[in-house]
Amino acid sequence: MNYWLMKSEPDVFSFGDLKNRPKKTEPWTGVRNYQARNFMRDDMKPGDLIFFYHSSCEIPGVAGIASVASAPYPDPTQFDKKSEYFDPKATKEVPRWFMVDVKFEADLKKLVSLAELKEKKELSKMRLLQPGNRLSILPVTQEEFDFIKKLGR
DNA sequence: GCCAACGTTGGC
DNA sequence: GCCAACGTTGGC
Repeated sequence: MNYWLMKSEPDVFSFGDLKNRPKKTEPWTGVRNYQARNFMRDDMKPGDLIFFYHSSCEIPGVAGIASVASAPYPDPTQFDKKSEYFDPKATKEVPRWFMVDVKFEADLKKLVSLAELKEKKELSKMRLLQPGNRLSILPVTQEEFDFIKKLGR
């Protein structure tokens, strides 16, 4: 079992939006970064747990817990000329972008803010907190996951 | 709105 | 293959 952190701008799609989906599930379309794609395509397994992270907002931080709800499959938006995520170099025979479905798993009692994460010496090595990191999908260690989960209780 | 970090593109 | 230019991310 692997652990992940996935960023989303809450103005666009929040953890609450995920919870309110009819099946509490959302296809994670639109990732157009190779490293992030590789995490989804190569390393994610159904049942892996995810921190749903709110970015580019008033209080950035971990908003809740989700899980990987599908095997990886080609992101349909890459083939859709009308989509902002359309990729003219991708074909159905050789898709370029892969994704998974993400499902609501559990609420946290409170949002664990980025500021709070930065205060914790236990998390000093966390990838999210390394300078210059902009990846929208990041691996989280089991230790980091358990620690942050407790902060949200 | 600013800016640092860094990925991508394209000319050579 | 190099590297400058450019675009994007995301915290502040």
